[in-house]
Amino acid sequence: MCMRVAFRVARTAALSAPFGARVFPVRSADDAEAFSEWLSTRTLVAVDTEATGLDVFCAGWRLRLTQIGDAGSAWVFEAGGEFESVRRAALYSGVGLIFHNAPFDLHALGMLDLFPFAFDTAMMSHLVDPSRRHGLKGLTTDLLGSDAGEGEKLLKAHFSANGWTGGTGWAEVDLRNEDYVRYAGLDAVLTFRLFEKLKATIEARGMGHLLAFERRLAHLMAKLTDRGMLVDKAYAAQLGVQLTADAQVAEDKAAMMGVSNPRSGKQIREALLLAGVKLTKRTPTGEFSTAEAVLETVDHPLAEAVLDLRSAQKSNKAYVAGTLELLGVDGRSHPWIRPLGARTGRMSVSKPPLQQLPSGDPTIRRMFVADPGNLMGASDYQGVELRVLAALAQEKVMLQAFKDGADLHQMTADAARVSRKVGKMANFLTVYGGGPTALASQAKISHAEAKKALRGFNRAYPGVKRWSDTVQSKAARDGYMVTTVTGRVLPLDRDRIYAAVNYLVQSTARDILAQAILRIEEAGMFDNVLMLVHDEVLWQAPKAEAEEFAVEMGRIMSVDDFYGVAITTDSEVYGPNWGSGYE
DNA sequence: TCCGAGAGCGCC
DNA sequence: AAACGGCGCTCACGGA
Repeated sequence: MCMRVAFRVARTAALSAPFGARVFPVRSADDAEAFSEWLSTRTLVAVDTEATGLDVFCAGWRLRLTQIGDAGSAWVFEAGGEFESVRRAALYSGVGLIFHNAPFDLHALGMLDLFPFAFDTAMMSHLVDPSRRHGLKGLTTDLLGSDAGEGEKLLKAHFSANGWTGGTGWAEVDLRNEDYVRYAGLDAVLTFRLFEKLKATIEARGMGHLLAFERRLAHLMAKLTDRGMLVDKAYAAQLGVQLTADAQVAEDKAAMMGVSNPRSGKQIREALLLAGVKLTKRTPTGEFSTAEAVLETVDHPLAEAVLDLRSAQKSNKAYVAGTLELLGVDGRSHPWIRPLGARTGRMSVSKPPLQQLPSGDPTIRRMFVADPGNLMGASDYQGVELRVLAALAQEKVMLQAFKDGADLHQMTADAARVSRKVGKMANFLTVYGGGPTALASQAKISHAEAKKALRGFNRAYPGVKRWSDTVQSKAARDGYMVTTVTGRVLPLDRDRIYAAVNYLVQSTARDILAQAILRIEEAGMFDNVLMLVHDEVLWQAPKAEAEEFAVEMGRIMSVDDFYGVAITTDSEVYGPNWGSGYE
């Protein structure tokens, strides 16, 4: 009997959280035993983690809490605590695991091998409504009607009361602070509730196959993040010094012209107007624009200095410093990949933004090098979006042209009686939903000429406009949404129905690459993949096999017959670094 | 001091 | 008839 009493007393007091959630810290053997009892009756649990910050791969980053819960309660484990083995065994017990942003938590836990057991409510939210914001707080408010922001507000107040910011508080707050533990536990509970809601919608809509597909893809993308890319640190540091100097030169020039901060649009506008420069183009808020397209037409040394500064600054801060500051303790860059980053389903890459490195010169890309003994290379689709457009529209002339291996840009140019360059722009703009105004400004031709060119396009490929009109009117009838051939539902902004064509093309092209990635894995070639850039796979292979690998990669990615169009690839061995492909 | 919208710009 | 799509990052600026 005495033992029983001691048993009870050793339980840590539960915390009450908003929305009827109960939070149980696991700090004693009895807590752990109660947890295990609870777990033994579950087949599915929600899991969340708290850490010192978001940069999992950087020195000093630490996991702090792991929360495991269901619709009513959450159990909170302290990192480095006595019961880590209990937590670990629980996660590996075979139960289904629900995360909100699984890639972050599974990286934080160092348990990527649990991906096959993982569901992700952020991923599910994207499948249900890609245009929604997928943050836990916003989703909870939208779907569950409970404003989950309250707990975070309390915590942020606690942070600032202690002199911490939103950035530092997560590392500083006491592991046993009640608001912290309550907030942490609540997130797991809300994630569980979200899952139930989203799962029902996905099942009702018959989107289970897409969910299964995305779960496989997400696992592979997490492996890419984990693999990362080797960085030539010495080269990068030296490049940073050079770019800093370049920026300083431009800044000094601007200063001599009386502009103390050439990063300020306000100062640039005022100085140029004062110098008698006529500015006409305006931004949406009505101010004179100082964008590159404007400044390159301005005959004034200040314009040149500003553009030089912007260019050096961008490369230096966003790419070089951005890469070095986020470098992992292993000397590698570990970019975050969001497999469903865009509302069209396109992937996005951040920290660092490897899909946006300058392609006009190799200096930035040269920071990223192949592993010893390997060469880098890339395989990309040849004009995939135009091919997808032809396929979806079943445009006869385009279909035949692709079969014949004709030059589509030249064909458009011939039909519209413009240069190949303008013909190419017209092709792209059609994919983007652009009109004559856009073509005129981009091609630097008159509005009348642009109209004529687009009329030429429509004459040459009548099926495109026919399909576009059909898609748009159907989209309006269907409640402003379109469905891709892969079953993705894409909502449209009602004042931009014309974007339907682009959404369908972009989303379909994304799925063509995504499906290729799964084929690459099945072929046993995924371990060589380093990065994806929308229509391109960047890879590395041992020197002696690189050429052969390039051919095989191109073959696996190719699609022989996509609704009547071949989706062809171009494969190239770059060299020892990413930049060697851009020299 | 912090936060967020806006402008600008890099990519496909 | 006309309608340029999708991201991530940095900085300046203004309001809380």
